[in-house]
Amino acid sequence: MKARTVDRRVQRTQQLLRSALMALIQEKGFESLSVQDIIDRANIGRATFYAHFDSKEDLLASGIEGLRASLKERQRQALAEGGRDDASVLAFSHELFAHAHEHRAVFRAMVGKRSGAVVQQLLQKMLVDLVRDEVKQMMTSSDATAMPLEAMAQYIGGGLIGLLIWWG
Amino acid sequence: MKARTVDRRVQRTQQLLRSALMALIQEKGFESLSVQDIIDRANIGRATFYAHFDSKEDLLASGIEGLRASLKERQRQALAEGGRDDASVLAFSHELFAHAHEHRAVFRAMVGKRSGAVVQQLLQKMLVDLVRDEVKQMMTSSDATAMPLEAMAQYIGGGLIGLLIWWG
DNA sequence: TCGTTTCCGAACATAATGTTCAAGTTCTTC
DNA sequence: GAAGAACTTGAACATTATGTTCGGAAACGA
Repeated sequence: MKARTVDRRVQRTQQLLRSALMALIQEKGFESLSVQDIIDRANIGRATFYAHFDSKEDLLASGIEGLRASLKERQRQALAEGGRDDASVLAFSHELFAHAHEHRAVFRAMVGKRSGAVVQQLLQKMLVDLVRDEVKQMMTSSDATAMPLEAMAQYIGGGLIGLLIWWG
Repeated sequence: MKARTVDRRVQRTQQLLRSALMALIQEKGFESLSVQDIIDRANIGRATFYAHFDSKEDLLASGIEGLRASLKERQRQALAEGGRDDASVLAFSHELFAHAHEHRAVFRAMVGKRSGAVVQQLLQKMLVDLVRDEVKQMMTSSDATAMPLEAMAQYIGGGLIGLLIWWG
């Protein structure tokens, strides 16, 4: 927490860019999309774009950050309640699927056949991080298995993202 | 099976392009690589490249096809032997990991941090197809579960690719 | 109101894309 | 080994995106 107040212009600019990105993703997918398209749609100067983001990937990541924070919070709650019943294992995944369903128009366009490579990678990294944290906490509390924590996180994270994309 | 003999020039051209691609991937990754780089390295005319492939992704896919055929054959063998012991379940995965290890220099460059999004997607699709075929055969032979075949294939395929990339 | 931050927009150099075509060459096959 | 088919070449071309620069204008916070 460093900047208490963010300049209103900065907020507007970034919000316009994110909105434009989402709209354009639905229209033509992510890969076949240029920075030029985004700034045209957002009606933002070229120089301004590069003052805020390095690339369209960077802009996309900033958009996904909101989702990540939300899932992380959900996970924190479930783990805090201490329950180890089925409902609290990977509790964030419920919200994840719900979120994908709610925004399924843009979600499908994002990870759809042609365009989704970069998006998928971003999402997968996010999920693996979440799973790792969770598995770590579950294991230290009692279990001891031969399987490396990281391998488990990678496998489960990869499986989740595969499932999500197929299902979405 | 249609063309028994492929023109020697075609073979040479495609081989040169594939070799150039592999070499360049190791040097600068896949994404930050242009068709221009490839044809310069391969010393092949620009028009010739586009006569064979639509894009660098297309060229890459043609390279991966060899691996796919090999894994498929391995799977066919294991299933034909009819055994349902541990060693024959997902038998192709052993070869998959071996292959990744053998060519780990190029493999790492392919799926490494920055560059691997497109490659990952291609590999994952290939794996899911393999897993689906196998699960289908295993299920019809006796089991009946509530879980949809496709969901299983997607989950396992995604998990495998996650594991592979982390491990490789 | 005043000083600071941000935005603009236009210009610029560089580079890649994908297509076309006539001319040359290498293959295959008979 | 000759004829004809198939392939490769190089150059040109129009189009488009990239990322950076700058001074001046505008919006902001306090």
